[in-house]
Amino acid sequence: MTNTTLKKISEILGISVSTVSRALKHHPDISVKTREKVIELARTLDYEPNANAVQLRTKNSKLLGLMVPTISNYFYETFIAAVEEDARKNGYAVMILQSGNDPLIESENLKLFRQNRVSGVFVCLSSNTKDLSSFEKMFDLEIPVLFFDNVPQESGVHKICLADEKSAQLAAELILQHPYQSILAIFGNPALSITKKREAALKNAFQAHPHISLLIEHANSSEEAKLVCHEMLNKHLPDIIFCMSDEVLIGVLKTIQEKGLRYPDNIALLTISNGTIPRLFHPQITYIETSGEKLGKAAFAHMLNCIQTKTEP
Amino acid sequence: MTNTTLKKISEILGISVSTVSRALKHHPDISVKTREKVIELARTLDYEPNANAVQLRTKNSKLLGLMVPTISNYFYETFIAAVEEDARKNGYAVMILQSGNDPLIESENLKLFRQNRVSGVFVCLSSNTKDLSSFEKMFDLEIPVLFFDNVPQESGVHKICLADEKSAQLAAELILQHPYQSILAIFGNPALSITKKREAALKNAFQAHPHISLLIEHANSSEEAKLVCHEMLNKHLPDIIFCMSDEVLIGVLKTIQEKGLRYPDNIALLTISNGTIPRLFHPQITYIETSGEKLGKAAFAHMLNCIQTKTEP
DNA sequence: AGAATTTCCGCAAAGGTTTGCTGTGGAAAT
DNA sequence: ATTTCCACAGCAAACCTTTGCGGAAATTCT
Repeated sequence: MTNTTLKKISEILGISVSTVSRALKHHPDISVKTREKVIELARTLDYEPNANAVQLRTKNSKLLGLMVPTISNYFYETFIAAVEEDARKNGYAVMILQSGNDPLIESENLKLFRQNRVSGVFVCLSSNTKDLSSFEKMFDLEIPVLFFDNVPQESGVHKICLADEKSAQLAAELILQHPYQSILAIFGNPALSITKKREAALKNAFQAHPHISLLIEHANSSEEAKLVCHEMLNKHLPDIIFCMSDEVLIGVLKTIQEKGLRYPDNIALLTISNGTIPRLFHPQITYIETSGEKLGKAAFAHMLNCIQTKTEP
Repeated sequence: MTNTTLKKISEILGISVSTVSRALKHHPDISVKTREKVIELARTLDYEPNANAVQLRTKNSKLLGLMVPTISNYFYETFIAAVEEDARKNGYAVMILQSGNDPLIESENLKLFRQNRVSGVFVCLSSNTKDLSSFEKMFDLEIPVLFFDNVPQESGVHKICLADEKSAQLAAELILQHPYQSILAIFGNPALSITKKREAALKNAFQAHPHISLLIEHANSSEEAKLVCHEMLNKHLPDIIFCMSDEVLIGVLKTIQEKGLRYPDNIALLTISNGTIPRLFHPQITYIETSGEKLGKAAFAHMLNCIQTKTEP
């Protein structure tokens, strides 16, 4: 009914609160006999420390913050799942918030994080965020902020991202292994760091092959990708379409199906993805794997490092 | 740098901590003049209450717990997103944990919730959980527990679920509008409440139509669904396949595509879904909509109600 | 046996808020 | 000129833990 506290235990046992506290954490000052009595009673009473009191006193919480534009995203899901899992294993809990790509909400969410005294946050920037001013306070408070996926340009902040260049480069190499002559590449929102990197890497890879025609387009959503793709296909049928992400892929796929085209017979497809979506379709779609899971695990490990020491990559 | 507290404000203004506290919450005991001075300073110093201290004192936190088997699920995502959004609007934050369908982790997670003093939790039971013993402590502590999606049989607990019967019934009606004679219905894990309800409702709807052959199968995953579907199709080609969920649908789709069948020409498909997956495919798949979003909103509203008063449906 | 350690435990403060109660000064009522 | 009352603000306790310090008893060493 009412919670068991150190005080309650101490009263039952006729010893002081501090002794109980120390006994529970195997402090050497406490005799084995006392310690066992305490631990025994604590177990039967099902004592659970009041995290608020602990945090208030020690100033280090077992809470992490995580913010993404939206949870419902093929990539974030797995990232979140991985972070959450590792966090739990280390006694941490994760507070998840969504920015909805609104810088205002983003800033409010940071406030929520601060108020709940998280000891670190993972952030995938909203695509509309132009500056990091709302993050200043986090830095001031020395709360580690780890950016992922869509990261800021600035240096001096912790960021962890996929090998974006690498994956685009890999895609290019894969394409070059085939005799494709014309490529349509559709990227996402050009303001995102992830878009820039992938685009630059792809362009770069094809500079040594001027005989291959490379058409680059952008689309902010699946819908847009569908339209863009429609338009492009009306003009000219490329050998292969490269999609920067699942979002783009979905739009492209619809267009292809609507037009009655068949992949990989009429047209080839290549995407960068964690695999969930490509695997849904039957002639499975070739994809360069970017594992949200691995990234999540890496992110958590780095975060732990940041919390315990101070690092700067 | 260092956090601003009530004490700091009180020292600067030369007044007591309690006055500051009251001023900040517009307590009538405080004169307008003082109040404005305080609020002004609080703003410039960017005061943010220490949630831990507040919760420690008031025993009511602005934290909610939410546990699902896994976040990466087409349905949970939208549910979570909706709950999170409404929660944020009401000043609540959501702590999300995954049970991985492991009752042990489930119980540990509940402990984490308790330690963090959440003021309510949303739970989608793991499919392996056989009894609610680990939830007893929540009830003892009078922490509202709101089950959703996969809910326990027991009564006397708060549960909110989709109109499972209704949606299956709707599916049946839709099928009956067409001259389909043989139906293959594939359901999920038969231990889940959601499966039972949908299955019962579907069976029931077809009892009045004994001339229609209704074949029922179960599958625990997409892979299984794929295999089951393969097997069944080898024996006999039904007019329509009804899928209980996206999971099942995905498996079925693969089988259909592998066998070179085309829907809706060769075979009809019907699923219950929130629409995300069905919309991915080109001949869009017909689905009975179950909105994770609406459910999420409803769940949060009910939770708020539970927290403020005591209810029992 | 007396001194020097060691062992074990309690006191009290601190962390930031909230809140019941007390206390002050001044205005209004008698 | 008393008494009454109200508006305003401070005191102090409480929420639960952690931890530096000090002290009593028990142990070991001369």
